[in-house]
Amino acid sequence: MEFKEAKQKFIQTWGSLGSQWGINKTMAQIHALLMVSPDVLSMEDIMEELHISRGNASMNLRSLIDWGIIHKEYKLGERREYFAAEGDINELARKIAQERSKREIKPTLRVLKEVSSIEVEDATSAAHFKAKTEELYDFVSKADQMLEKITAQKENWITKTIIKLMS
Amino acid sequence: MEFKEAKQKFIQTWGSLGSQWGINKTMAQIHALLMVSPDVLSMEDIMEELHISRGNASMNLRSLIDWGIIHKEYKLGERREYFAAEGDINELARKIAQERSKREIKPTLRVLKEVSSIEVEDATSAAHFKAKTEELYDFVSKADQMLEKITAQKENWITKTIIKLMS
DNA sequence: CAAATGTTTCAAAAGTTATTGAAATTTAAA
DNA sequence: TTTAAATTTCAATAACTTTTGAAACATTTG
Repeated sequence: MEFKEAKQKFIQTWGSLGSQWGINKTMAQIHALLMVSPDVLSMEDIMEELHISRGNASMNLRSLIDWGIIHKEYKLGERREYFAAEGDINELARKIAQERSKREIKPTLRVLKEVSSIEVEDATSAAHFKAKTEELYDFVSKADQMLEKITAQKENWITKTIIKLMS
Repeated sequence: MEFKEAKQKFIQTWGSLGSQWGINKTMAQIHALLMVSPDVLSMEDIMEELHISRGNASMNLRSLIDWGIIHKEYKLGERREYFAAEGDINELARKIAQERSKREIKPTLRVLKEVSSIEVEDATSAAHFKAKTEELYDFVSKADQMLEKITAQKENWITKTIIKLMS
């Protein structure tokens, strides 16, 4: 395979992986492009490479910055803004994990706690509901704790985790 | 809060969590409903509780069975099919993790391997691309391995994992 | 300050995914 | 068999999400 073709394929794949994970396609593609670019890119560059509109580029660049996985850079004496991906992939994955925990898991836990605290008398279907949602709360909160523990280690958390799991 | 209200809230929340994770809303809602139902439910019951059409119920019940997280049950002397959620939540999470690995991570790894194996001569942007996608391959494959290790333990994998991580 | 360059916003259009409902198919009992 | 009950399929459509493009806004420079 040739470089240009490989790059195209990579950007497409990363984009569709993104949509499966609830991140929009363009956002994931911009990120992919920035990851494999040796230099910073301007909005213009990104629009051109991905054939997307200015508005689309602007909105998704902003989301990526909100997620903390790309940043702006300024060139001396130039007006235009440039963008670059955060370099370290470990760091990227940690940020995504933490972001999702905050946006999705934590709110779910709040609801689970709330609904599982209904008052019930005896072995009714309400009692069954209470038991099940309590179990779920317990599970989701443990899973979240696990994620926290794994991503708490800053350097090389994946490798460290694998080693611990082998013991 | 009252039982009925709590149940509604739980089903809605589980549904929206589902869509954020790439599982369709109805599918997640049916699953939520079955989890908290003390008895098995017929398709009719499900349609009624969730206000959805027969077609929608049928298709999503089938998907849930494909994912292996609910199953059919038959009542003696009755024609109608009934559905029930697999009981164990640990088991549920393991299945989902394994399913996603198979459907998303493995194919991504294949592409990463492919695109990172382009031939490059020197310090061009192609070389940078190769290096970055190799790094990504390495990372994703480790993450997948980690997931495998975690979910390989059958009983109580979450608790076991947390304990190991604390060492 | 005005002009030029760059960025953001947002209503409308395009594209995508989920849902319906009626017809076709399957299955079991009479 | 035939009939009736239950389930599945799928084209049409509804609902939702993304993308565009032009106008508004912001910032820098001469």
